[in-house]
Amino acid sequence: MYSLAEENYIKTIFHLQQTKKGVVSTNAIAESMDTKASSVTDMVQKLSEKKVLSYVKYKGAQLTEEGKKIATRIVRKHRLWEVFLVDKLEFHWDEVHEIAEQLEHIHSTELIKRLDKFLGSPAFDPHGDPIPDEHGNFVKTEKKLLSQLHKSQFGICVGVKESSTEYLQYLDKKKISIGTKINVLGKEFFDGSMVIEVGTNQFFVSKKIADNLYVQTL
Amino acid sequence: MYSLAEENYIKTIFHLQQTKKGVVSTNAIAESMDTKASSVTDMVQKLSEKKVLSYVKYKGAQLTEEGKKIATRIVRKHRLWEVFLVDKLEFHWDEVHEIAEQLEHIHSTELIKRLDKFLGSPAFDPHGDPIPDEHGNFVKTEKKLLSQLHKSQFGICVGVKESSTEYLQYLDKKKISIGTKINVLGKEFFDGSMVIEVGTNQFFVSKKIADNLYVQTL
DNA sequence: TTTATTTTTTAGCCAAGGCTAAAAAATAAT
DNA sequence: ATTATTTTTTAGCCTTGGCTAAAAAATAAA
Ligand SMILES: [Mn+2]
Ligand SMILES: [Mn+2]
Ligand SMILES: [Mn+2]
Ligand SMILES: [Mn+2]
Repeated sequence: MYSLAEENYIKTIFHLQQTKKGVVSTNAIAESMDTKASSVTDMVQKLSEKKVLSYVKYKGAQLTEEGKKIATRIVRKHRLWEVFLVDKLEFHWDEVHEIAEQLEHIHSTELIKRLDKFLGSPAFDPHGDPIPDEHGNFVKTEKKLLSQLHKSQFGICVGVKESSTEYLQYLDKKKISIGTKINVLGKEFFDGSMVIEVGTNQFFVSKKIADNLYVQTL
Repeated sequence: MYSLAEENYIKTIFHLQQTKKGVVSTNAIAESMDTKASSVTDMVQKLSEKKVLSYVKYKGAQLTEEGKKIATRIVRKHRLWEVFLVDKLEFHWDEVHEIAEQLEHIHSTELIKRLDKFLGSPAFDPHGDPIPDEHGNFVKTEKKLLSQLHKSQFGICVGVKESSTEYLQYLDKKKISIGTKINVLGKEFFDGSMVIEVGTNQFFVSKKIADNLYVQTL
């Protein structure tokens, strides 16, 4: 059984090594967790002792297979609880992350098994992120960022990269959610900004906006 | 915001002062929480500082109004989650307590508000214990112990005093659950044992069994 | 009303998980 | 190839929430 602190480190390192490809630096972990590098060093050494990750001084950390398994279980719990909060308790997608951060640490495999069944074994969470199955397998989807589309292409919104309250509320205001069709009417090469069409609405989006929305083109 | 440890102390003291009427001793808390009296002294002094309880050295502790409010909120959460686990996830009533012990510490008033609504604002948990409303009011029910009934009286099972797995599983085996009608066919004055009828079944119950089952007589 | 027993508190120690400041290693710049 | 800068680790300290052993207070017995 891992402590709350340990679980949070494992989860953070898991997410970091997805993007940062491979080894994760002490500083990256510290920044991501809003803590100090010295604290990270301590914990990473401890988790290395426990064979949850491999760690080379001054080089960085990398989860072992065991570590990835633990991380995946936490991610599964987090996302299932988010589905519960949105589908059953009618929370809005920008309100659920903080609560799921707490719920993901509830220990009970039976609970998750039953929750999953109760929710109809969803494959994606409310933000379009895949929910690993009980064996830890993620579905592989090819999706691209809205910013990668060209003029006159269109895509279906399938997820968000950033899921801050501010960003999600912006999307709401613009009536964009999972499943929404988006037409690219124009694209400015200078700054990457776009003019898009959502339903009957046409409006301008900055590159920052377009860089955080995943779409599926068919 | 109170820590996990603080919340558990507050909850325990709340339950103890229900029965023990008033002030709760250091030793009683220690025994109930399976910890040492010296640890209790420390925590009780700290909670006294925080005005959660009043505490007189060598006399004992007693929750303040604020303390009772905190405790009530935790009890409400615990029991609502138990209803969720049984009604929605189809857990059995003897399996939910441990999980609810964890879930009761999730912090979010909005979550509880919505969970309560989702469950249809239940008044009782799966063990027949009343769920305080959002203002902390418990419904007052007059119930008595099965052991207090006389020969040829009958009662409807409305709850259990003990809710250990062993006891709940015994009740299951005997097909007794909330709402079950129980006829007292005979009562032995020497040891308080009874012969009761449940459905078409007639069997013997010890005083210990009868002492832990709440019934309503009309 | 002393004496014995039980209950409670105090004193001192420990592990987990933080922090700051200083040292050391790695990397970048001259 | 040095020197400067950045990154990372180490050393030492703090708080929380435990523990044991000894002291003190309250209660029960004689
Ligand atoms: Mn989330
Ligand atoms: Mn999510
Ligand atoms: Mn319970
Ligand atoms: Mn209960």
